[in-house]
Amino acid sequence: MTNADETEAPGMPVHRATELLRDMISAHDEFLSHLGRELAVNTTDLTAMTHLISGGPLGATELAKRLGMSTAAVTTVVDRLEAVGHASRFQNPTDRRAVVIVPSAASVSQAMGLIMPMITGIDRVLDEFPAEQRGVITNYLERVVSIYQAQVPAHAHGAMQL
Amino acid sequence: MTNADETEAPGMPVHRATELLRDMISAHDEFLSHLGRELAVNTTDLTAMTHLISGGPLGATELAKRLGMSTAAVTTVVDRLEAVGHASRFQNPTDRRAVVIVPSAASVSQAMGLIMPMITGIDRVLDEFPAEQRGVITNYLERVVSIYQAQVPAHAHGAMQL
DNA sequence: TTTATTTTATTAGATTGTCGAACTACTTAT
DNA sequence: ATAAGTAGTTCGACAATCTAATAAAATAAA
Repeated sequence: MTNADETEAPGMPVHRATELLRDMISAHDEFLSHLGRELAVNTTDLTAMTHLISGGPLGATELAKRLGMSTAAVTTVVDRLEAVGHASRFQNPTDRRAVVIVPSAASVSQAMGLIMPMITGIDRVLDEFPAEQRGVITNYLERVVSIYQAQVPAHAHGAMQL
Repeated sequence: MTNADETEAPGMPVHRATELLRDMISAHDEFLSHLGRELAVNTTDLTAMTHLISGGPLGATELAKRLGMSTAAVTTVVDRLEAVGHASRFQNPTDRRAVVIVPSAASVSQAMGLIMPMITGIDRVLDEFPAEQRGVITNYLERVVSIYQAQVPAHAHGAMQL
């Protein structure tokens, strides 16, 4: 919009750290795809599982909201998860229309077994740095996130959570 | 009806910077989805455009390789991009079987107009830090990327590039 | 309380995006 | 010159999503 001719692709010279941010994002994507492969589920179903794992048992409508899709689609998501034993439907005791979707213990621990080493590994990196350097890192990330948020018009759905 | 605040990630307390990494990734996902909305293309087609923009005009087979999909699927990707004027097919002068897919100038500058402010904005954050702090940040990200790469069995496709 | 409205989840039918296999046109190797 | 390989398309099938139309239950209104 604003700027005139820019024929230089995303590849104009940037700080090394900026490149690393891009590398990190693509490494993250590969991690998610690895996770999906391990659990034998597609992207959507993997995202559903992470919501079920971190958000506790959920109803179909709530899950639909979090996945940014219709409840009809969620019905099939849960069908698929049930089919491979990753989750089950239970009746909601306080609302007989509603369903409670519960991730299976085995699947939760399988997923956690893959996710936790990654998270703790990344978290421990910070322990390699003295406190005041950690502060610098935190400030930097804080600023980066705020830049992202400033550029994106703040609505819209559709992202992959971890 | 709507939940109170459920911002509990899988697991235990982590450094603030680790949380910010997660926030950044999800902000990035939203940015991509914003981009797709603006250019009126789906995720795959957006990814194709970024490859065409940053990788120069490509053949269908090469594009298929970069997108991690069949050449048959790429045929339809390019059909869609052509339909909305984001790209055109040309004949490869040195191989009469082959096609050269060229992104339209208007679409390139539209995309760049959205992408460049983000990239430069993020890159400029580093200018707010003195050189030795930039070094700390770079080291940190280097370590994080290496953790990611260590955890993922290093094959497989399927990620969104920017 | 009976009726009307809203909410929850499912099913049905249409659409989109992908795949693999078959095919055409061309290129490269023998 | 013939055989083999490569580039891209078309075709038929399938998976994942959507919207619209239910059915059943909860909630609000009368």
